[in-house]
Amino acid sequence: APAREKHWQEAWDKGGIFRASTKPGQPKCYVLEMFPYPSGRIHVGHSRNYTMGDVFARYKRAKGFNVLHPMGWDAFGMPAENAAMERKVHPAEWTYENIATMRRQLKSMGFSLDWSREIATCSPDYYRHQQKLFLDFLKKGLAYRKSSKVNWDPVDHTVLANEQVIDGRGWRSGALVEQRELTQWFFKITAYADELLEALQTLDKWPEKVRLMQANWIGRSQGMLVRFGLDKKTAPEGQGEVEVYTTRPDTLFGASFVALSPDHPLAKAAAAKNADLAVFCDECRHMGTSVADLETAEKQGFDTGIRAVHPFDPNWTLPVYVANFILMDYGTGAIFGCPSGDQRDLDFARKYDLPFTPVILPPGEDAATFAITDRAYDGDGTMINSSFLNGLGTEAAFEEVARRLEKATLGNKPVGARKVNYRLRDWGVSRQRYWGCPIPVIHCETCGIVPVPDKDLPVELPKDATFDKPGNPLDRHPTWKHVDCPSCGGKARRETDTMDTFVDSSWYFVRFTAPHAKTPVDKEAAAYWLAVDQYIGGIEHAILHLLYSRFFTRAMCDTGHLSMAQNAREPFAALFTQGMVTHETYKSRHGGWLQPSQVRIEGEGASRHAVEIATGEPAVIGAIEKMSKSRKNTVDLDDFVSRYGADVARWFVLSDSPPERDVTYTDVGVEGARRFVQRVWRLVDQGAEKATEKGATKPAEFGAEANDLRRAAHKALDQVAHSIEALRFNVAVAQIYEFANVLGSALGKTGPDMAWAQREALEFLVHMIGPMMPHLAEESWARLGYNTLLANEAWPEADPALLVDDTIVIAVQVNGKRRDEMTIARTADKAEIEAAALQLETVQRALEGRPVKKVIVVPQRIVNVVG
RNA sequence: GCGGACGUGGUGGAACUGGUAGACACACAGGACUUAAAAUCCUGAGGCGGCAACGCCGUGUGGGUUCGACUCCCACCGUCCGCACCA
Repeated sequence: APAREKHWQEAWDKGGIFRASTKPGQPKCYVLEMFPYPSGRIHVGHSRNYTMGDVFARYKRAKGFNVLHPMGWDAFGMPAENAAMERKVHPAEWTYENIATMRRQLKSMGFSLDWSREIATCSPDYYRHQQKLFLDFLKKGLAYRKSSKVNWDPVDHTVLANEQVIDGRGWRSGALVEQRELTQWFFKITAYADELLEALQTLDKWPEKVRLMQANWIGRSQGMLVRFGLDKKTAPEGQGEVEVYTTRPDTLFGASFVALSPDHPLAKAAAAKNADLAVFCDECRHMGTSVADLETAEKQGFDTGIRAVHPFDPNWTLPVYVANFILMDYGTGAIFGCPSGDQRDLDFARKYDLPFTPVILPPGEDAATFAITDRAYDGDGTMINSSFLNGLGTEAAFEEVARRLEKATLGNKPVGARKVNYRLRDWGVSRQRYWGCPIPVIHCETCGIVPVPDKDLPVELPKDATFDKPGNPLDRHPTWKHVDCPSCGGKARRETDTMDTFVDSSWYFVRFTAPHAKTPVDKEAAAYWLAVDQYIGGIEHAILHLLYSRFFTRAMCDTGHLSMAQNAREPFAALFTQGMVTHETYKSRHGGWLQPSQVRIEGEGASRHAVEIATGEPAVIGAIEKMSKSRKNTVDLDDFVSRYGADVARWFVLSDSPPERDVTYTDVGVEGARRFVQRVWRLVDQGAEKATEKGATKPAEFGAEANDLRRAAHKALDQVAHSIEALRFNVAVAQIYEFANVLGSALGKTGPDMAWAQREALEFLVHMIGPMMPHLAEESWARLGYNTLLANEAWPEADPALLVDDTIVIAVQVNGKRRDEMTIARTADKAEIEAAALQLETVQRALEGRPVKKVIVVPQRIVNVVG
């Protein structure tokens, strides 16, 4: 009944009941689903995450919380620009049209959203504040410019993210991606590396998996910087030493070479005098960066002829190689190789005939016979062949080496220093694109980098950009970038890079707390609403978006935009990562993808097959995959809602599969949801006839049957509440089914006490389905005689006395095997239970005459007779 | 390679902190209603044996801890996910 659904949506809207405002004193609950990118249309797959958030938000409202449940649009991004190139439509037009469609679609689902807080990140009203944040970050040193290597697409003239490089080629142009040195803007996320890692421990309502992924991503490692002197006879002029980073200083006596990144200053100095080396370095730079390339690329090195002196033995020198597998931006861009303790070093040593002495004896191995052949040993053990370290354990050896290297000097400075290193790198935010937030700085020939003054914000995107050729439309715009320097008034040039769209989504949850504030943040509103109490989104954002948001929260605190306690600067108190909706895929016999609506399924089981409706030709049934446009296996929300209604869609995506796991869209599954929606309506409709009027006096006494119904109702109410609280929607669904079955049979019974119990049960049922099927719930509430909105009603209190039974059934085991069950008073003590169990004929029979050795009694649960 | 998760009937999945495995749903079978079908309602059902009462087996495989293990421990197999030349 989509028409009736519309009616209730308008009723909620008219009441403005989902509009949130600060209410000091009332407990608040900020519920947020990751906001969507306006890509076009919403399909059933998208709707699952919003449905879950809505169930939670509606439930919390009913439980008396002041709920904030906003929605907005992550509206900047490449698809809009691609559409502009392909279809000659302006990115803004394309984006706002999509937003209009998707907003209408979301509204058709009846979500309890506060639309008065809607934001779109592509609106100057939003990004002007983001520019202000950028400038404050800049002032604080949290934003800076540096030259770094990036993936450069020579055809599209743009930087590509690592994910956009497929097998070494640009995903759009197919051109071989180059590593290019470019000056880019960065956010100093590494300044918070330690805090971001440490605070993960406080996020106990986050999935363990996500915390682990972030910890790995930050990648803290404890090691040492060690300086190797260079043999003067072999070193290039002016080069006296090389510093390496190692996490295993204990293996220093197993060193057999030093390796440098092709971009290391020493490598460059050496290459300046060695043409062959220069060629080698150049080849390394053009090596592909894809997974496949890295796996197949052989470890290659080039002997520079330089010799490095071992820190513990002036007479021991090591060859210095340039190697293709050393990364310039981790550690110092130089390593010492210990082949016996590192597989990669071993492969390298074998290839170039370098020695590999074992220095760590694994536990249980004999020093006389232990040898390294083709497998390195990187575990712990006892030091061997290591001079003063011999006999020490791995950890003790680390400490001993650290102690000595910190004391030893080379050129008046310590040879070694302990150093914590992070895998995390600063966040490069420059993008050579049009459809993003302009970076608000001006480059002046005389003054250098000049921030745009606050009064000139926002720096707006020019509307008349052209999209007919690749490259940055802002850069080639005839006038936009030419400005006067705000500082000296001379000729200057605007920054034409825009910000990575992940910046937009790193603080939108803050903006939602005061979306119309004149400043980026209304501190009071933020203090009241933050942190987000329940955040819901896909696991694909486990690292980037969630880590960036955690960084932003801290950076905004340190620039005075937010005030949060130092030990609780976290944006999302609880995180839930929901599973996707999947669907079978179909291909025509000619290879193209087919939409579900283009095929007809015939037969069952082994003979199940698909036919392309248009041609009558057989179609191929493919794998079940996440709903996506590219595979055409989506089900459009409009089609679904007009056919079944929003409640069926909501009930379906919540049913059966646990919310964190994928759910497969099937017609039979949808049919099941539709049937239940109708069944609930029948129950309420028929029940309303039999049950007492609303507000009737409660009978003084209830008969056994009425009492059973009441117990079932109160228990279900309690259980469903707990299940929703824990986001276990599939369990809540099952509990509602179970209760509907009980209520269904109870409706056949009569009596004044029964009629009252029936009304209570019906009302409880309506409350239970309220968060999940809100339209049907309102319709039912009205059918039960109320002219109020259920959405404004409080969740009923379950009577604790009705949640426990007087008598319970407990299982009886003999030697751990279940032999019988017995009904006994709930309050029965151990002795009573034991006595009752021993009297059971089944127990005696199972004992087969053996004496009873012992009886284990867990009251209210089980009794186990051991004989 | 490193890290992690998961494995339960024909299917999706329940089972609280170690205490009746298979709730609930789907599919299936039988029945009621109907001229008939659909819809709806009722009943049945893990496997094997037995008319039945009942017995045996059973949560990927093999071991272990325990009065008792889907749950805890060890090893293995399989599936999925994340990271990946990080020194």
